[in-house]
Amino acid sequence: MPVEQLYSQPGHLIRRCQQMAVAVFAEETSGYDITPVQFAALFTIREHPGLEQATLARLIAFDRSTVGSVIDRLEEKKLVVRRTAKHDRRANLLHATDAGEALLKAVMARVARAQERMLEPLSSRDRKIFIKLMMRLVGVGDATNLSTLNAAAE
Amino acid sequence: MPVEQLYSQPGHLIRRCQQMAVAVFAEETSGYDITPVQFAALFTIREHPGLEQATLARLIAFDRSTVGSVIDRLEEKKLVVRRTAKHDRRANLLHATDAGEALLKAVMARVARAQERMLEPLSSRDRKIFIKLMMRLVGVGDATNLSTLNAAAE
DNA sequence: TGCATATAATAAGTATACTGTCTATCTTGC
DNA sequence: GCAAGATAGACAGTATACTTATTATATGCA
Repeated sequence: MPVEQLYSQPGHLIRRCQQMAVAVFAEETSGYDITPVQFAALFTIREHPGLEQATLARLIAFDRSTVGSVIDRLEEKKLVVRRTAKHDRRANLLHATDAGEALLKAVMARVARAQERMLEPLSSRDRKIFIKLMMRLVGVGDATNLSTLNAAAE
Repeated sequence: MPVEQLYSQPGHLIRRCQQMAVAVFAEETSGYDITPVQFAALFTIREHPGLEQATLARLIAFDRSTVGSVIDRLEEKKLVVRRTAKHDRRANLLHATDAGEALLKAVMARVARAQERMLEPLSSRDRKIFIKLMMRLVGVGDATNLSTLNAAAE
């Protein structure tokens, strides 16, 4: 394999896309002290108040350990609170604070702009294709998978 | 934005693709104690013996800090050596050891299989499209960019 | 009931990534 | 030929990510 071909290997390109995506997100949300991962968690918690950490992990495809530390940081910033579940004293139920909701409202448009900017080099048609292909790769189009996730979130 | 829509956001999908890619790579190369990033570095060093760290970083789009610690680990495993450059005593020239070359030879086919497996859910045509779209997104198709990188590697 | 199993979190360890800072060294411009 | 600026690398700090182990708690089955 010549070295130039490294540049067209899917693994390499996916990593670079990820770098790019994080950089664009950071640019658009600069000054708000929030990362892509923290945003996804906070957003999902607001949509599902009382979510357990393990369910959150399944919903947004985080590792369970990762979720723990992400929630630590969100809690430190007073954007989220953990409350022990009455029905299961092992579980932490997650709720967004007022500050968390306010932050979400403030950054929502910027996040949307970031998502658009990530795909800016592509034509409108290619953007749709790219998204479809990624969904197929990670199995999100898979109805079984999605319904399982949603069921778990109840 | 309803929560389901999070699943079709480019940022989220790119992150999941990256998770998938790393997992597939790890599966295929299990038992060889090498990561995607370490492989890319080692491979590139063998192709460009005497490469400086900063040039390596530019070639494979690593952060300079990241390269430093990646090389630390490769050096610890005796796969690579650093030698101070005579012409510039700040620079470290990188060389693969015999063990490094042997490892590359041993894992090459497995890495290739991993790259294929990452795109397995796509048709042959869609794989090509997906790769082209990613190259456009990260600007690799951009001839200017590439020639700059190659020039820097001399 | 009672124990084996399963699950929710946490913690520790390793590996990317990026920012900023620092030192050593090099290069340029005057 | 020297001071100013640029560059190479190291280091510290923060944030994902994943693995494995541990603890606390539930659950299921005999």
